[in-house]
Amino acid sequence: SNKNLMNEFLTQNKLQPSLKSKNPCAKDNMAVILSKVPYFSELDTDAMQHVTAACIRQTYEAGEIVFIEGEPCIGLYVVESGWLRGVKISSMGREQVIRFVGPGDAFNEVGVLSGGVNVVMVEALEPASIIIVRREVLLNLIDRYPSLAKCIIENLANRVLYAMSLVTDLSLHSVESRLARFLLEQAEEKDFINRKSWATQAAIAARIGTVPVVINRAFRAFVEDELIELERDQIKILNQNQLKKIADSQE
Amino acid sequence: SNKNLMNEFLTQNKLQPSLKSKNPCAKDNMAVILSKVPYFSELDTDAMQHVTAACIRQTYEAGEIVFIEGEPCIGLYVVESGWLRGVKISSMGREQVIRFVGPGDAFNEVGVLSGGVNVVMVEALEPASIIIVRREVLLNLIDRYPSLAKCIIENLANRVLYAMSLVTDLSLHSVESRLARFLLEQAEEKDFINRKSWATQAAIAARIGTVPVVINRAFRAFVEDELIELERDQIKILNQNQLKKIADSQE
DNA sequence: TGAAATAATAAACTAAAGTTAATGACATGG
DNA sequence: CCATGTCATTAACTTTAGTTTATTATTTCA
Repeated sequence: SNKNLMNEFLTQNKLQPSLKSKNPCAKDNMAVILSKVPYFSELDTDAMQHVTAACIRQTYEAGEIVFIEGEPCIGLYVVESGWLRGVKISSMGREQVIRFVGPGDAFNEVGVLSGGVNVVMVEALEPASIIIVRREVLLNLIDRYPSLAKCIIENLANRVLYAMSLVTDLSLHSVESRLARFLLEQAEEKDFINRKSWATQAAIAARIGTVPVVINRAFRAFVEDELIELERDQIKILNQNQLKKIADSQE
Repeated sequence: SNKNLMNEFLTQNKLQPSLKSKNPCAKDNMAVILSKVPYFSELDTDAMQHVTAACIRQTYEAGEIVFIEGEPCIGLYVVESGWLRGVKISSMGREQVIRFVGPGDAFNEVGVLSGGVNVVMVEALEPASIIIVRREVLLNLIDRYPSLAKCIIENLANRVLYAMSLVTDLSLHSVESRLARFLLEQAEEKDFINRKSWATQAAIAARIGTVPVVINRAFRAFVEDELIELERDQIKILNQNQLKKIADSQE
């Protein structure tokens, strides 16, 4: 499904709290985490041991850079705990967030599978722990496990789809429309969205492809029209229908 | 390489003229064309025969629609002759061209490999002939040929890369900057670009993510500043350095 | 708890992009 | 070869987005 590609960055963690607990260096713990990633879920025990043996675990503080764009890429990253963002930065310093990733998500597939170079900058948004599956190990696995190859193909196809949705969003829709779509996507049919502490208006602006003041204007307009209720840790959707109208009928 | 993903729509055909010649229904002719596509280039003769046996050839006039977005997707398309465009259309009628495809290019991989639904609308820009490799046939091939799977993985990864470059283009750069990048990309280090007859300013605007009048303004500004020379069938690059500056230092 | 830092809001302004409409140039086919 | 349609160009204008700066909440943590 396409759903796990969406930015569920405002929602709760997807892994049990127990996973981000004590003894962070145990290899068997790694196996538990990796097995929740679709790519590795069907590997046999032997293969999994081979993989975890070569894995690296690393932790980051909020604001720390995991890697920068253009660097040779070490491998595939799997989030154990915490949230991070993949971002492109222009020469003028403006940011476009490509994707937020959280517990259970994998990232940097594209770097590993295309030129071997990181294609975005990744930054921790809160204290985070990640596991790195080395490039050679992954490429080797792909050769030996056709089911893994199929899984990666499906995943990459969905990634193209997601990137294309970003393209049309940016090209074909106004800021208000983009924000409406974003909110509806986050809400997933629920009538509220839980906001992480780092999910500030500035963070949302970088994802939407604009700047904080502008996103604030759009938020205020929605509040004014009683489409949403805006709070620090939650956004309530008051009028889903009207939001949907704005989402796809505007510009 | 990433190069074959770029929109070489302004350049000459990549196949020999002989390929788009007489006897358009011969299956062996199909094999010749398919074997030029990276996906199928390493298939053995048996497999190739199996593939071509199930292939469909279709021709279109300029302006004809090959398929529309959201329809169930029949298969992978390979261009035999002519140029086409893949485009997203908003509810307000505005267009964003995702990609131009020409002889030797394959398209609709994403439709085939994700949900089985076409993800863009494809329209012929000139009389065109295409070959369809049915979805089931392709999926079957992937199972049986790991090298094909690897090839598809690499290709999809590059597609994500390309889509991401569209995202950053749209989000991080002004229209002038985008046009400059586009021209440099098309020129490929040469100092001129050949324009196909359908490569109008309107066509370029839809690719750049804006409207004809705006692209015209940008073109005029470049001509004014003697960065380019603009003609119906060719664009000369007069000042590559300045264009490069505009391409990445703006907004 | 209260000072400093971060985030949100507001207003006034600038700049970029999009719209409309009119005109000029070119190309194509009867 | 002229008439028609498409494409390119221009100008005047509107709208949207972005900038700057200031003020007001909110957090954070010393």
